[in-house]
Amino acid sequence: MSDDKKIEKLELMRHSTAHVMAEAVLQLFPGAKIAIGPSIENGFYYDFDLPRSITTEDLEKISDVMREIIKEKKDFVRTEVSKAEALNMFADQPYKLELINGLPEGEVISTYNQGGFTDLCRGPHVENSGQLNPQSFKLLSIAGAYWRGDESRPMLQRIYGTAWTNPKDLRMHLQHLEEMEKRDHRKLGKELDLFSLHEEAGPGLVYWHPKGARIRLAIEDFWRKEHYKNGYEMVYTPHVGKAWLWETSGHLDFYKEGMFNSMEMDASDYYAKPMNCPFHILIYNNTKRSYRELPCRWAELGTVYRYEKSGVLHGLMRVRGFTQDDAHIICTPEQMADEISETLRFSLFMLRSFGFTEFKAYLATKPTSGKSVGEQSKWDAAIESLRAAIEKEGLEYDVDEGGGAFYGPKIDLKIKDAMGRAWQLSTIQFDFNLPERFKMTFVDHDGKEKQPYVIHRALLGSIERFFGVLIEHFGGAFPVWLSPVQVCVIPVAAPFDDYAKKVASDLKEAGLRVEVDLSDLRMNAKIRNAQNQKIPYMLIIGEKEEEEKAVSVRLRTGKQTNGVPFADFLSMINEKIEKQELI
RNA sequence: GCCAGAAUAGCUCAGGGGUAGAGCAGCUCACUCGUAAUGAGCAGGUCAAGGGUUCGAAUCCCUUUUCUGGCUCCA
Repeated sequence: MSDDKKIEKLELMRHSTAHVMAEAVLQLFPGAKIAIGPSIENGFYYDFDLPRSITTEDLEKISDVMREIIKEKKDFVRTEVSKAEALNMFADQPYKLELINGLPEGEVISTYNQGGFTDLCRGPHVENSGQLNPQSFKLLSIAGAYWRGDESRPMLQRIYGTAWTNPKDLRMHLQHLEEMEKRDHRKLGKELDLFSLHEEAGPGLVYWHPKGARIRLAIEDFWRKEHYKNGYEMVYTPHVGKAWLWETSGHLDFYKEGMFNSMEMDASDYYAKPMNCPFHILIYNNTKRSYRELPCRWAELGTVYRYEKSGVLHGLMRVRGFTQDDAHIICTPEQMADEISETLRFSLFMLRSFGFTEFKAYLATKPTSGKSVGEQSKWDAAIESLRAAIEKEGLEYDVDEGGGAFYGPKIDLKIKDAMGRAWQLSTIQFDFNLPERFKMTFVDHDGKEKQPYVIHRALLGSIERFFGVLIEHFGGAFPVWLSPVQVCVIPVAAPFDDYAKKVASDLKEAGLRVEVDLSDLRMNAKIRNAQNQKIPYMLIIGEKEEEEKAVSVRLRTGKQTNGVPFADFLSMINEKIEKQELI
């Protein structure tokens, strides 16, 4: 069977399992109202309106009933009905009635019956519940979900499940979930002492511990070096600005709910910045600009503050204060296409440097409804340049028609991490709003003042989120160029402490991040600790090493090489760091 | 924000109306050890915060805070 066929079959099974679950829930909760139940990645869910909250014990009971239903080997029978018949059939199911009434005129309405349960459903389904395996699904979690995703509508109870063709695949999936739990950046952040959050000091605000800070500095140093290489300049701007700035930029009109409340000083309102753009524009507007100066590429690791709803905060991935690896490119219309193409190339280079190899681009075009700013011709040119850049890089991409912001089209880049999960990191975005609002100009060849293009871009996105993604991608075992501790020197016993200290200080002198374990633990325990800290190199130091001026190298993989001359080790590790090897 | 669950030592967790528990980490002492945990001892707590019920609350109830899983996948 081809991969596509397999996936199709899985989707049928998952969707059908959702129907079986709905039947089971209706058996256990007569009078339950059912909403929708699609197949999703790795499984399915179904939304219910129930008289009481479901508990994890209920999931067991529901699963038992589901297994009974599957064993009865009932046919899934498709029936096409008229709208009137459908309304009649689902008279006591208000959510279904809403769906039926929402269907376009002339649409074929179909139902699927599996014996004790009939659902409004487009299908298709498996032919018989006997094609489902009672041992290869599992109900995973209960969650609240708004009817039709609309927070003004009732909150339903959603049951998530996973389903596979056979028990082995289910087991593998459950193992995969366990592995993801182990790699959770919140867990590893604690275990490796990288960062913390403090509810008493404010949720969603990140504290970088010394080891986390070392990684951040390694990232930032690399980032700055590459930006200078690629023709960027660094700027620094304030963290707060007066209301005038945010009124001019439009943030107070369009983004106020996303901002921290104002603070009053000398009868003026100041706001913490939710974005860096207006500040960069003030720098631009500081003097009259010539076409000869463009493009301006100004980058800043700019820390911004945004009010995120309390329920959406999540470790480092969604926070209220974060540092964008931001830049604004201000250029002439003639330069625009090259700038976009170059920015996309640079973005891919940066992400590949951290070991990401799979990318997908999303091109978001002009909103079809509602307001948008900027002339149509500018939108067209901008979208074309974005598309051309994606195609030049040979990236797979989807077009999100109408998905752009009101102020301009954009490319979002999603990467896949080592666990196969997608994360949106980079974004390259046109802004037709700010040049207008801040009356940005440059003097062109012909002596006339013209409006420049402003391109907003972040490659890593936010340093906090990027760090979270990196932690999970590497499972905490960072490549040596990023490791907070690159080498741990371990004397086998106290008499060799002095030589161990010498080795450590020589490595430190050479610019490496080194620790030496002089505790009175046994060597085995020291190795175990270093191993748990996922330190890439352990140097074991004893009598032989001291005599030979050598080190014994143990990798965190367990591999070891004894009697390596110190100088050889130093040049080997330096080379790996220099090349940013992703071991 | 909304729905559901959770909060006990620095960490991981047990307990559950009647004197607060373990392992690890920490500290002290002994051991001086060759590739994933040496041993003994000591210390560590307003059981998230506030209120209520009770002779008595960490335990039951209410409120608040924070965290977790969701609220994107469209019959």
